[in-house]
Amino acid sequence: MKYIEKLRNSGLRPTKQRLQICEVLFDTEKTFHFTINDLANKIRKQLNNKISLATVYNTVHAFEKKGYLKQIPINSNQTYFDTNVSDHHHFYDLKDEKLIDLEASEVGPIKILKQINGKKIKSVEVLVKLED
Amino acid sequence: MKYIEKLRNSGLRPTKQRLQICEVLFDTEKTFHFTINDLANKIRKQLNNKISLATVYNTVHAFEKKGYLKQIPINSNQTYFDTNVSDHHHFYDLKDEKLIDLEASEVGPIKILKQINGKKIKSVEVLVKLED
DNA sequence: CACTTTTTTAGAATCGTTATAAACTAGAAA
DNA sequence: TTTCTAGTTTATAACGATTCTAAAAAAGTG
Repeated sequence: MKYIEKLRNSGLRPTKQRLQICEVLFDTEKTFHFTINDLANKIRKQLNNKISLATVYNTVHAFEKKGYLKQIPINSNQTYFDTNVSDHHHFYDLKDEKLIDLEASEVGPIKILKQINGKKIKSVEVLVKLED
Repeated sequence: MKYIEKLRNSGLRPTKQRLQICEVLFDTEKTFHFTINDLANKIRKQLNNKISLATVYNTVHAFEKKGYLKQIPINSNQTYFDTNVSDHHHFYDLKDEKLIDLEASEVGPIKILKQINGKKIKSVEVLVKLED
């Protein structure tokens, strides 16, 4: 398994559940956006496997902390995650409530002209809301 | 009362509660960020007044729909609103969990170089995360 | 005042997320 | 292997923000 080492190197034990979640998250051609519920359903369907919702929460948060997933800053009742951890942005289609990636290269360079006392910029994220 | 007309013109009846909420929200020198709970507490303290939490929710949503308030897209368990409805952006201090305004003029022009089929851009919002 | 519609309200319901504590598992050491 | 320990999984309870409900109150109209 290609994920065993990756997990070990992160200080995460490669458990059956984590490896399965890795498969669903990272064994895909394209990156994608998901909520915890989306993911739990996908695992159950795709792997015909019951997995505790608590484990999905735990794992997603562990992976996020390690930088394998990103949270998408958006107002919704559910939290959205992204398997695309590269520097990029999002469209949000207000009508269909769907997210679409917007690569950093598809946005002109962003200059932040204001500084905050002892703080450093960790990330700059753009959300473009779409309407019909 | 200066807000009576404003409310009437929006098709909202100028009730005692709405006028009081207007006072707390808009009778300030500076704009500010708040959650529903922040606001409810502020009203109770500042106006020595009990007001139903449900009314605060109703009113804030009504005001948002009318464009007197903006929701701030950020991941938090609570929804943040802004009395600053001008085109602007935000810093988010990850450590202190505080929001700071970032005026549009303090960000270089943002060019969105990707188009989505039949959709129009409604807004472009930047979130700058800060760390120490 | 009489009447209709909107609004407020307390409390219940909902639902995403987190906490709990017991059972289980991985890894290491003997 | 066997034993041990810390890390993990799990079902379920708890939590908390938000929404719903339905009845009472207030606003607007004639």
